[in-house]
This record gives sequence, structure tokens and C-alpha cells, in this order.
Amino acid sequence: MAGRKQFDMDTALDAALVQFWRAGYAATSVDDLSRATGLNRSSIYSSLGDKDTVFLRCLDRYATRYGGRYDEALSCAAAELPAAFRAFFGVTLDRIADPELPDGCLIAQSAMAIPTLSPRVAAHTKEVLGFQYVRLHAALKAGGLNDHDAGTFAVHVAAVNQSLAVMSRAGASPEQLLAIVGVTLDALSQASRAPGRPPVRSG
Amino acid sequence: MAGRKQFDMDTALDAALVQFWRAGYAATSVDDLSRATGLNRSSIYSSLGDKDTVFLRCLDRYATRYGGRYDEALSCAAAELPAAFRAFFGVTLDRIADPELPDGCLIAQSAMAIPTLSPRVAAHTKEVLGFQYVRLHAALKAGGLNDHDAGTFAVHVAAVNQSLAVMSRAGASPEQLLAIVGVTLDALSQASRAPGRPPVRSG
DNA sequence: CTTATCTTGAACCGATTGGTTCAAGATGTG
DNA sequence: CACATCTTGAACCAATCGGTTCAAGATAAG
Repeated sequence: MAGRKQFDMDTALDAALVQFWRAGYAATSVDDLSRATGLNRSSIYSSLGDKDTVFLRCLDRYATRYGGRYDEALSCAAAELPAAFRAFFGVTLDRIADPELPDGCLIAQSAMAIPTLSPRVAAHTKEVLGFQYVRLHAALKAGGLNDHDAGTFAVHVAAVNQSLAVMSRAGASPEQLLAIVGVTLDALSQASRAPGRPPVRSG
Repeated sequence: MAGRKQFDMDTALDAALVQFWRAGYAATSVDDLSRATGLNRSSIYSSLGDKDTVFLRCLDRYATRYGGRYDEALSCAAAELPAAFRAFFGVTLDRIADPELPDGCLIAQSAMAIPTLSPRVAAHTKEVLGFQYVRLHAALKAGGLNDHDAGTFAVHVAAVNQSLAVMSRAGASPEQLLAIVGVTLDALSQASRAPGRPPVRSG
């Protein structure tokens, strides 16, 4: 028919994603998005939608991209549970080590900001976090853990994974991040080796 | 001399603290502080300082208040290491369970927002986080762990403690939060029982 | 009551917020 | 070229942002 799109939607969304990822929702203005994407203010509203919509798209983009990598890492859980979870944390650690990407985690950041987010965005954030729990729980059961242990470790691993974002932003070294996940991986292989004994005793 | 202060500084600072704690730095305006404290806009600037200063005061207030409780919890580390750390996490869990206080953790929130904070506030946030690490490291050594293990568990415990804030904001149940710390406490008592063997093997 | 201090409300500042509208220009197709 | 689409810059809106100033009022000590 006529003039095609002159900007790359993927590139623009990636730029917006990095902006939100670095500064968070509240500290990112539409002008910031305009600067980051190189798109005009009006183009953002006509092509990407309002701030909330852009943020939701970025959340989905982030979740889809890294969710796939997490799935891949966990795919060998049935055969080698500890190795699978070492790979799982490796996805996060690699992302943190990438100098082109912001530290932290967009999901964790959004979770912290939930009380200030619109109901739409808040609900979506919780949904994405729930997905990760399901993913982890399935992998742990595939690895031979019983239902209770799988639930325990799933929420623990999810929490530790989120904490890497906080600690990296606080200036933790790669060695320190490795130490954080090391304790968890050790506990996991212990539980994996002795599947009969409940690994968590609160007494 | 003349007219005394007519507002309670402690009450006002507590109100400001809760506001920052709930909404974070970026999502809190000076008007929000005015509403929360009940103080007039001009009174805030004359009595509490500008936004950055008020935030710094709240950070200190938060750190002092809960830091003391953490110290108290860890005081029995030399005698009963696992019990001390169960009490340590208990401080955080009790705070989360308190319906009058916001979920999450002001320090963790500030750490996530570091890229958007002023250098002054960012540096202070890192400082406060460093204090907690030192506190944990000392307790772990007092409990009999060697230097390497103490460093490993100190950063792990600090990370897990921060993660409780994220997970609670994301809607995690008290049982799930208990499961998160349960894995860590189990790994710790394991290491405490076998102090010779390094509890973290990355192979 | 006088006086010195504290507190208040309100106005003001320039800048920025999220969001909308529109006319002009760029683009590539037919 | 003519046409339809896409993109742009700019202006505009009401609202809010952080920050400052100041005169009026409240307060309690002397």
C-alpha cells in the first residue's frame, strides 16, 4: 500500500525494556522512553501505547526471553538435578555479568514496587512470578523430590534468584553471588541424595 | 525562651519512614511526606530538610531500629548458632507479619533503586547493607565457622533476608517465607555440625 | 502583656509529569 | 506523479514535581 514502518519495533522495545530495567517504573518518564527508544513522544503513544502498556509489553518481553533460558537450563533436571539448578542460577549470573545489561531483575524490581503500581501491572507482575514458581516446582519433582520438598525448594530457589538482583545492585562481587547460590545448591544436592528424609526441620 | 516544638519529631519521622518504606523513594513526593507526617510543607523543609535528607534520616532510623533487633537475635550465636539465625530471620518475618508495617524492606528497596538515587543516598544505602554483612560474619565466626564458611553464609543469609522482602511483596504466604529460610537454616546447622568440611562445593 | 520562637497556609518559582492533538514532512507503493 | 501510510516536531493541557519565601497566627516563657 504505502510507507512501511521506519523503526524496528523489536529494537525500540528492547531499548524501553532496558530503560525500565535500569531505572524502574516510577523513575522512568515517557520522555525517558522517548530518549531511550529514539522514538518521538507521539510515536510512542501511537505505536506502543501509554506508559502502563509499554511497561506490560516490556515485562512480557523480559519474561519470555529469560523464561525460555530458564526452561532450557532446567531441562536436564530429571537426569541431573543439581546440575540443572546450577545452570538455572547460571542464567541469572550470566545476565548480571553482562556489562551491556542493567544489574538487577525487572521482575524483582516490579515486585518491590507493587504497592505503587496500577492494579493491571501489579497483577501481571505477580502472574509472571507465579510462572517461575511453577517452572521450578515441576523441575524439582522431575528430579525426584517429593511434593513437599519440591514446594519448599521451589520457593527458596525463586527467592534466592531474586535476591541476586538486590545484592548485585548493592555492589556484591561475582564471587559473593556465587557464594549465595552455592549454599542453596549444596542444600539441594543433599536433599536430592537423601530423598526420603525431609530436608527442612523447623525444630 | 518561647514557644516549644508543637509536633513530635519521632512520630513525624516514623510517618515519613512508613511512607518511604511503602512507596519507595521515587514514588514518594514531598507532598506525600507532608500528608503522611501531618506537617506543613514548609515545616518539612525547615525541620526535616529536603527530600534526600529526610530519606537519609529514615534510612538511619530504620537501620538503627531493626539493626538492634538483629544484634539481639544473634547474641546467642556462640552458644547456639542455628537458634541465633532462626531468631535473626524471625526479626524479619515478624516485621513482615506486622499488619501495621509495610511489607518489604526499606534497605532492599533502596538497594534496588540505587541507579536512580543521588550519590549521597546510594552510598549510604550500600553502607547500611555492609553493616549487616559485618554483623552476620561476626556472628558466624562466633558460632565456630571458619573464615571462608562465615563469609559464604554471611552473604547468603543477607541475600535470603533481603529476598523475603521481595517475596512478601509478591504475595508469598507466611508458610512460603518459612520454607525459604528453612532451607538456609538447615544448610547452616549442617555446616555448624561439621565445621571441618567445606559446606559449599561448586564442582 | 510583651516578646521570642515555632508553625502554618498559601503563594510562587521553573521544571517536569502523563497524555493528547495536529499539521507538516518523510517514505515507499501503485 | 499521486496517493496512502508512517513518522515527526511542536504545541498544548491540567497536574504535579522539588524547592523557596513570607506574612500571619499559634504558643508559651518572661
